[in-house]
Amino acid sequence: MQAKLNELFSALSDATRREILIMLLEDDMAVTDVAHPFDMSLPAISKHLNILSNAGLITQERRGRVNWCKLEPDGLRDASVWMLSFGQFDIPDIEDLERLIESHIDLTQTN
Amino acid sequence: MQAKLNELFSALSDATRREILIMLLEDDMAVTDVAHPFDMSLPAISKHLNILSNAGLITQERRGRVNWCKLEPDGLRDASVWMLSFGQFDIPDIEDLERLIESHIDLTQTN
DNA sequence: ATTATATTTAACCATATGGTTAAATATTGA
DNA sequence: TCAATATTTAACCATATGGTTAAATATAAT
Repeated sequence: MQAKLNELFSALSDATRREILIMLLEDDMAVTDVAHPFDMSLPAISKHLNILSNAGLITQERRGRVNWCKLEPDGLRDASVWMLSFGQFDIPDIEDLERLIESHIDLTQTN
Repeated sequence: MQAKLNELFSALSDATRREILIMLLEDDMAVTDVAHPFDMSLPAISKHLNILSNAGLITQERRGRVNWCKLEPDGLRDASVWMLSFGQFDIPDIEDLERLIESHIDLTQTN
């Protein structure tokens, strides 16, 4: 349990990995295409994808020479439950949420 | 924004720090008392508390020689909003939540 | 068969992280 | 004033993390 949460939060603690998750909200992607917007080598992205896989946040399915990456939104569940169990922070402002979702859309459009 | 989220998720990615947060759900605590249940030196705990402070998850207020640590539950808000903005994972099972809250109680009772 | 494409693996590097012990700094109590 | 208490700072260490380039592997296309 603790080890799982360590992996989850740790995976989420890197901005590149969070961006990858947001990109995968749109659609499944090949590794090369995931790498495209980043100023970083392919092996670096490959490592990030491994970390996301191990954390259960994505799955990868090889078809031919292409490894398709797919978001696994349920992977966020444990971390989400852990945070909710604090139950003391103010309910997130609905406008914050909307603003953030907007910003996700902006991101995927400008890249 | 990204830097803030990095700090937040990174702070949450360590089991010791998560336990500290849970302990502080009960009540404010002095650094020495926070350290007590852990098999770890005081300076190590002091560092963890600094990381939690910088992430905005706790605040510390010095009164005399005692530094009181206080949970800052709103500190979880940004991370929570980020996760909610995915909006695709199943709603956390209410029983999961209850089980986890139970386990928090167990933790604070057995230490 | 050969070449091009997609991806991973290996070896390496710099910096970050999480711990330690010893010493320094307040503050409180005798 | 002197000793005890609470905490931090400093210096250090081992391992983890996030990146690199070069080489290896597997599949697809010519």
